[in-house]
Amino acid sequence: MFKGSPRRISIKDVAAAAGVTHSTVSRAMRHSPLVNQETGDRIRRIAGELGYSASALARGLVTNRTQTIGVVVTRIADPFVAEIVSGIEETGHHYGYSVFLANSNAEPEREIKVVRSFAEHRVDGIVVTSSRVGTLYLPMLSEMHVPIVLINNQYPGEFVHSVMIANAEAAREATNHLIGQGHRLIAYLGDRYGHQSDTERFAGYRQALEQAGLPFQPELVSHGDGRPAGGEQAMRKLLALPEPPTAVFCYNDMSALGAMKSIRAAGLEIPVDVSVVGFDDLLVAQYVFPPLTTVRQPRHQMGALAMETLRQLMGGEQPAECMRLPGELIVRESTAPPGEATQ
Amino acid sequence: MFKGSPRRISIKDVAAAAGVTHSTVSRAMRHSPLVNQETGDRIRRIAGELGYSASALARGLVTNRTQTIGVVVTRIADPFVAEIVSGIEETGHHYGYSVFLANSNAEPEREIKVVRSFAEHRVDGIVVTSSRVGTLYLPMLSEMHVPIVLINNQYPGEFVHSVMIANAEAAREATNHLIGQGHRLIAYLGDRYGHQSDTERFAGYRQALEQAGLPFQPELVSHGDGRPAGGEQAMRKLLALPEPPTAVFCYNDMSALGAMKSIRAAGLEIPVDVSVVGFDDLLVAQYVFPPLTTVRQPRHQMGALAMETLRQLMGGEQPAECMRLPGELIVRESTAPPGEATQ
DNA sequence: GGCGGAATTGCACACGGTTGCATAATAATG
DNA sequence: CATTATTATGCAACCGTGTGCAATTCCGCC
Repeated sequence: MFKGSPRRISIKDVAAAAGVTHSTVSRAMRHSPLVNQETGDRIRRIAGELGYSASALARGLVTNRTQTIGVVVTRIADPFVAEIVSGIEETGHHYGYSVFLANSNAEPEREIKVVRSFAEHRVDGIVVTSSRVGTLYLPMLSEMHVPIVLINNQYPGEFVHSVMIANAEAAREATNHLIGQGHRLIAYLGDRYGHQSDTERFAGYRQALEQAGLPFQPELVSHGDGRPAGGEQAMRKLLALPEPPTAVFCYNDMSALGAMKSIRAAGLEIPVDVSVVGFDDLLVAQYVFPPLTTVRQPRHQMGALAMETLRQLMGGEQPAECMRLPGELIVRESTAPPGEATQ
Repeated sequence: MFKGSPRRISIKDVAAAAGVTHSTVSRAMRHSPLVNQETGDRIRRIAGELGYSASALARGLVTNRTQTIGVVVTRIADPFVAEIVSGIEETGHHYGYSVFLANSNAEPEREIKVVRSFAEHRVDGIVVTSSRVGTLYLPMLSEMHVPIVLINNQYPGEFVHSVMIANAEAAREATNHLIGQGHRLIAYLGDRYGHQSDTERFAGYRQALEQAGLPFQPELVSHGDGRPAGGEQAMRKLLALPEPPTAVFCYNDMSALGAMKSIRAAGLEIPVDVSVVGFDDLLVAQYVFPPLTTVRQPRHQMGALAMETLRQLMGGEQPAECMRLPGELIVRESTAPPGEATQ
């Protein structure tokens, strides 16, 4: 075992071993038609024997393309995000791109640090999921000259592309489902204020009420934090109303989990006393008790589409700026007409 | 909007603007003591104004270090894996490393492709989680001269470092929990054959039986596939026995979910008729009904430790080769003495 | 005033590839 | 056989940084 590794074998070593110039080796490795068939085969064989591995660094330096993209997420461990990343990675790999992954923890300054690091590594493109600080990208974006695609975070500017779920439509459908079951007191349990997807889902909820001729009651709106704890607390407030709701549409499944806990803690039964609808269709939605009615987001597909869009941008094409994917209402047993158990 | 971006501004542009050589700029940017204080400040200011971003490619080319690591996982979307990656990324970021993430889908040939790509990008180190093809790394490893750390997959060779959970001990504790509740017919619902962690957990299960003086009954062992579907099927077999078990220790939470479904489908109640123990403590374990007794794996910490170990290796240190982390038994309501409900 | 040394900065090469252009060898053509 | 077209290879410059060594300037000191 040596101190100081014996230096990687480079293109020149292969050239020397094959008795040609490194230019020829370079061409041979990329199967250029400029190099003689036999010579090429021989060079590639020798390269294989020597364990030659081309340096993406050197190549990127001259070609100005690294075959690399950066992905920024709020939390990798978030099951919602993980599936999206999976979609990105899969189609990225398909096109020959390697992906840098970085957490932002929803901290703006970390997010900027991360994007800067991506820039130094000369990524060919960037995908940002569920960013809360989209605004901060504008200056860096113009500096970087790198295509960016946002997921679930439309940036209200030009030259920024985004993939989103059709929040309003899905929320309307979910609310209609409850209305159709005969609920009249339907609550909305949202995320923190100001998030675009929360705003849109809330809008869909109101639209559904309006179309059904039901009055909108502001006291039936409560805000959590997108996680079980917040949902739990927000639900407590709703249950404390003089006239509590018989159904609640939650911003996401995580909030719904908390809501369910609160409902049960109040001695009430789901769905007999309160029906619950979530959003996302996380794995847990199928296994929670009772199984949760929710809106499925095509997360994998969203990631794939984002990567597809990015590839088009990197290839100089001009894809649509804002792409909306439909959600799908999955009816399970957490919803039923008021006063009834699921049949 | 121009065709062909106007070329990134490089170190030389900064040098020209500051009226110095690029060498001086290089030193200034790295805060070298060799450069005059004022000159350094001025250069950095100008660099900032020009939007200069150092090329990690060029730097890596000459320094032979990229401040980059590669992470290979079977499935990013696997909630178990996602949390590990989060731990890796977090401490990696702390040390200034960017991480390449890639799926292997448990396909050996894809896994090799991925590692080869990492090699071309000249990563400083590699972490592999839950690989089923660890053996294949040996040749590539020697070629690459890059430190590798395995998670949950001890490689029976030299110079390979790994971070694992103490499977046998944890399995023993879980089984003891059931024995302590008075169960005598305890089944083991495993993963596919041949996986190391399955083997170890099975060993812990047997040890516990033996220490308690209970007979080992081969018919009480059934194998799934680590996912709900497999667990469901394996549990069906166990319930079809003339003398079915009153408790089952499952390889992981996913299998346990399937097992619970089977139990309920058979018209039995958990834990009154059958107690269930899982492994992993996924989020879903808290929210499934009844809440699942399981072994918590410190996933985030495992990722962090792997990265820490990698950093030591990259720094030329010699950390321990195989590090075992203890699991923690989390008792919830899916386990109770035979015939009893949870109190 | 000459001299030694410290503090700065410049020079030039290296890293490992890609690529336009020149060149040599070979084949096709008149 | 001379000329031209074609094919295969070499030459050399370049991408953007880091760094050892030389060179310059400035001081303090004898």
